[in-house]
Parts: sequence; structure tokens; C-alpha cells
Amino acid sequence: MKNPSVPTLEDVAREANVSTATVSRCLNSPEKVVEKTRERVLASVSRLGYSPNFGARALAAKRTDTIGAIIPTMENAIFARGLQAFQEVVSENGATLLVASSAYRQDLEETQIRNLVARGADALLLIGDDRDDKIYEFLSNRGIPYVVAWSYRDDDNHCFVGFDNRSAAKEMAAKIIELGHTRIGMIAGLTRNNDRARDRVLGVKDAITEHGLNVDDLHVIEAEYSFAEGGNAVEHLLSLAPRPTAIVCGNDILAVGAMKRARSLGIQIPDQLSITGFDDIEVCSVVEPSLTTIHVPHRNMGKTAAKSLFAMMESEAICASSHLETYVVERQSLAAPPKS
Amino acid sequence: MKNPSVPTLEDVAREANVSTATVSRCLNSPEKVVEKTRERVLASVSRLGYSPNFGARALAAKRTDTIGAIIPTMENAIFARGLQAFQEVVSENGATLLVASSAYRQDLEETQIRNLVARGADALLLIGDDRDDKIYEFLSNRGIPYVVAWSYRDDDNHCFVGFDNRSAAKEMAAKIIELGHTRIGMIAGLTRNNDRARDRVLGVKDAITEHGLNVDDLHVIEAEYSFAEGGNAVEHLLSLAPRPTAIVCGNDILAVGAMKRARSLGIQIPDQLSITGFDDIEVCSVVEPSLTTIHVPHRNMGKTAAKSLFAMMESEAICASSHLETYVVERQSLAAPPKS
DNA sequence: TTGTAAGCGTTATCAG
DNA sequence: CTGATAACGCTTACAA
Repeated sequence: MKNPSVPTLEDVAREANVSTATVSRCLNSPEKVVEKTRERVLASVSRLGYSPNFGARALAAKRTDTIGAIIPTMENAIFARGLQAFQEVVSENGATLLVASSAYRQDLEETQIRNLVARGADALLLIGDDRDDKIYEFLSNRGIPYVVAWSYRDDDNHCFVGFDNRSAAKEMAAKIIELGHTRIGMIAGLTRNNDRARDRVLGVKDAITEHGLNVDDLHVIEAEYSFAEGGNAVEHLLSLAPRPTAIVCGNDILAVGAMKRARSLGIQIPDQLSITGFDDIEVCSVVEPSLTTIHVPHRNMGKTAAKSLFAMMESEAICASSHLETYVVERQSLAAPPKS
Repeated sequence: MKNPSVPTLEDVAREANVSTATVSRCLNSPEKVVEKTRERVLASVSRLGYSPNFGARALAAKRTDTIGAIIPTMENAIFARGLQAFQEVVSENGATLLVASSAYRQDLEETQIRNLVARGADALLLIGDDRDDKIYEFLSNRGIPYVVAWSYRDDDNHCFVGFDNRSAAKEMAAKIIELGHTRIGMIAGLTRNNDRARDRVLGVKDAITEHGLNVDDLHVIEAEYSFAEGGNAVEHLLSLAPRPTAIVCGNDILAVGAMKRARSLGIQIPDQLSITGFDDIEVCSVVEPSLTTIHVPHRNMGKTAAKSLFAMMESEAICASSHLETYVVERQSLAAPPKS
């Protein structure tokens, strides 16, 4: 009983007394079959519990109605949320989503991309643009449309559906400086293989330079995506002399972790220390004090990315990139520096 | 330029001056090919950038090395986390993960299950056991192994990899009652199509009954998975007379939302009101006061589920269910009721 | 409107 | 160890 007789097109055809071609037509373009036959065929289909063999279909039709997505990790709320929105649109369009994760490793990401392509993904969702050129070549050789999400750049020829991490970070840092802070620290996400994290650092530096401060005074610590690492990083930063009066974080998780730890060290936020985040995930407004951060439209990004992909598949046209807006959400964790 | 010449086995064979069979062997069981030929073939493979066509392979080999997972939503942190762990094991075993989400809808879930099976999923990860029997029949007709995760029951014949939601909830409620609370409210997750949420309600009722209190006094409100809905629900519960002194929540998100709202209404937690959660996601320890909750080993569950699946595929044996342990994590949000 | 039959790119069996 | 060649289940001209 290894392979309990999975019904095939032929079984259905026999049952319904038609050819396999007719059954196929009933399923794929029902309007090409006269109603009476169609009814009979569909009855057989459900009686037998037939469902088409995907491999065979892919092989014959040269398309799979499958969209692939490779994300760094599902454990990061921003990707989970964006991907959920992405998948909703994918489903609406009658396609299926294939997800793989790369754990922020380039080699693994490449493997996964090739894997999904081999599996017949009609199009791909990629996060960020930090990967080897040969992968882009591979994709264009294969004629596989893709969008690069969570990043946005003018100076490139990918289809971006994202936002400008650098200028968003710059805006936040500028706000901090204009509040009077001069000693600023930064807790960045791991920048290796992560253009978003790098761009956020660059943005902060941009603001510092533009405001006539010295970039070399900016102390940047990189930390893994966890509350605990954010806490460790802030502890280090606070041991510096002179101690920073504001800490920009590369994401909300680090910021919340930093805030918690600082408070447990007896430091008042924002009176003695300002902390800001990035992403605007839900935890920001639930934490005390609530976290000032950059709002990123993750769901909208997921939806837009999916739509762009379908548009590209439809029209073969080069995709028009979408530049999504971000903005600073002012909450309680950012204030002017202490008088002292 | 629609389909820019994707290289096939035959192209490689020609390049390397061997038959397609040999190329196939080089890729699938290299030991069957003498080293010299193998090298030549592999060189051609990489020169041409060949990768096998998945559909064709599936068709010919009758297996896809693909595991499917259907989860309610990726936006729920517990699934995101469990799934990430699941996928890690899947990858280690050389398989690929296909994810679909059902949005807690039975019809959609059924569609997705059939879809993934049609796509050749070799095995399936399912969440909870709340679905039509005909789906289980379908799966066993097809000989597709599956595990039911996030739930555990003794009285059934599925392969469970999960925990007993009911007795875990009961343990929490018992603890609350033993602390002296008699007026208890509950904010449950939506119970429709969700055996976990239902079991958690039942567990609370079990404890109430066993401690000689009246189940009818338990006011249960169902709420969507969001901070805001948890807040709305608590507001309603607090308007009751007599007002509950403890509120058991079906998950941490509801609990945190409830806690925030109660505090914003001027209520001291836990002095005037105790609140408990379920799942032990990270936010619990970051919120103030920190949340007393049930710890669930989500990552371990994901890993175990994957391992069970591979074991089942390997041995054709009926899977031994895994009963995972949960326990109450005592933090700050639960205390004895106010004296009054 | 329906049927026939030629692929689609692999794997696997059987000879050589 | 290697090469023919027959499936695998479906789609899609082309014919009828």
C-alpha cells in the first residue's frame, strides 16, 4: 500500500467517457467545453478526488503559478508581517507562495534562490539588494522577474519596492541632534550581508556630518536581533566617558532591549537618556516609556511587492520601482538632553 | 527572448559527451560514475549553469523533497518562531519548505492542503486538529504523512507534536484560584476553528469546577489577536459588577493589551487586578509589570515536528506522538487579590 | 466541440 | 561503468 492509487487525468477521462484533453480543458479553460460534458467531467473529478499532478503540469505548461520568497528569517516580525500581506495578494491571484529563509547568509540565500527557481517559481521576492551580481544575472538569464523589497535606491536597475533606509535613519538622527544632543551612540543590527542595517548606520552618520558634528565621535555597536543583545550593547555604551545622551537603534527590538536594561541600571528614559528605534512594530507602543521610532509600512510593502510581481509577469515590462514613505513616530523615549 | 534557453540535462550530456543517464547519475548517485567522467560532467553542469527541472524530476522520481506547512498566519509570533525552527531541520535534511497560510479559515485551509499535496509535498505540518475528517482521509488515501502540532491529545490517532492546552490553562487557573481569587474573567482568543483557543477556555473551566467555584460566574470574552482587542475586552470585563480580580488571557498579546489598557484606566497591576498570559513570547518580560504566563517550547516543537515527519517518511511507521512540557512562568502580573 | 498525439525534462530499468 | 529507452501525468497544437 505504498502509493494508494492517486487518480490521474486518464482515470477521470475514462470515468467520464471523454479524452484526457477534454478533462484538461474542463479544468483549465472551462468555457471551451460544452456545459453538459463539463458537468459530467467535473462530477468524475470530484468522485475520484482527482487533483492534478503539479510536476506534470509544470512540465507541460511551463509555468507553475508559484511565487517564491526568500527572507532572512521569519522570526523577525517585520518580515512575518510583510510576508503575510504578500501571501494574501499571491493567493488572491490564484498563485501559491513558496517561502525559504536564508538566515542572513549569502551562500544559503543563493542556494535557496536556485532551489526555488528550479522548482519553477515564476517570480521571486528578495529582501534587500546585498547579493552577488551573478545571482541577478542568473535570474535575468532565466527571465525570472523579481523585486527587491525593504530597500530602495535610485541609482540601480532593480525593481525596488521599499523605502530609503538611509534617509529615514538620517531624519531620525537629525531630529535628535536638533533637540540638542551632541553625544550620540548607535546600536546597529548586524551589518554583514544586510544593506538595510548598513544604510541605517550611514544615515545617522549623514545627519551628524551635516550638522557639523564629528562622525568619529559616533560610537556604533552592532548587535544581534534580540532584547538581550540590545541590553548588552547599551550597557557598553553607557560605560563610555563621556556617556552618550542619546542612542539611536537600528531596530525596535534592540531599542526596547536597550531601554529595559538602561532602566534596570537606574537610568531614567528619556530624562537622562534618549533612545529611538526603527520599524514601528507593535511592541513600541506597549513598552514604557513608549518608543519613538520610524514607521515603516510593512504590510503595504508586502502587498505592493506582490502586485508589482504580478504586473511584471503579465506585461513583461520592466517594473516601476515603488518608493514607500516612512516617518518618525514621536512617542516618549526621545527628549532633549539633560541640562547638566 | 521569452524563455532564454534554460539548459537541460540533454544540453549537459551533449557538452560532456555522455548520455543523459550518466549526467543524471552524476547528480543523484555520484558513486555510480567513475571519477573522470564525473568531473567532466560536473564541469559542464557548472559551465552551463544547469539546474534540474523540478517538475520533471518530481514526475519521474515520484518524490519532491518538499515538506508543506499550513499555518493560520505568520503574523502570530508563536508560529513564526516554531516554523523557523521547523524549516531549519527541513533544510538540514535537504528538503525544502512550502508554507501556506489559512487565515484561520477551514475552507482555505483545505484548499491549501490540497494545493500543497498536488504540488507534491511529501509530508505536511498541520496546526491543531480542528478540521474535517475527510481531509484526514484524503491525506491517508494519498499516503501522505502529517503531524498535528501545537495540540496534544491522548484520545486520538493523529501524530501529535504538541502540548496539552487544556491542562496548561487549567494549571494557570488553579494557581490563580489558590491565590485566593474567586471573581475571574477570561479573555480568550477566537475559538472558531481553533482547538487550542477552545482547550484553553476548557482548562480554565476545569480548574474552576475542581475548586468548587461556579463556572457560570466565569465571564469569557473572545477577542482577536491584537493588543487593541485585548484592551477593549478588559475594558468590558472591568465594567462588570462585581468586577473580576483576575483575568486569564488566552495568549500573551491579549494579556499585554489588557494590561496596558487597565493601567491606562488607573488600575494597578497586580495590586488591584491580576492578569496572566499564555505562550511566553518575548514581550512578556519586557512589559511592565512583566507578565506571568505559560511557557510553551515553540522552537523545540517546530524541530520535533520536523524530525517526526522525516522519521515517518523514512520508516513508514506510525509516528509516536510527542507530548511537550509547558509550565507556568511566574513574573509580576499575578498576585493575591486585593484585601477589600 | 472533442479527440489524437507530440512533447515537456527527468529517472530508472535493462542491456551492453 | 555507461547508454538506450520507456515511463511519469499533463498541456496544447492540430485534426476531425
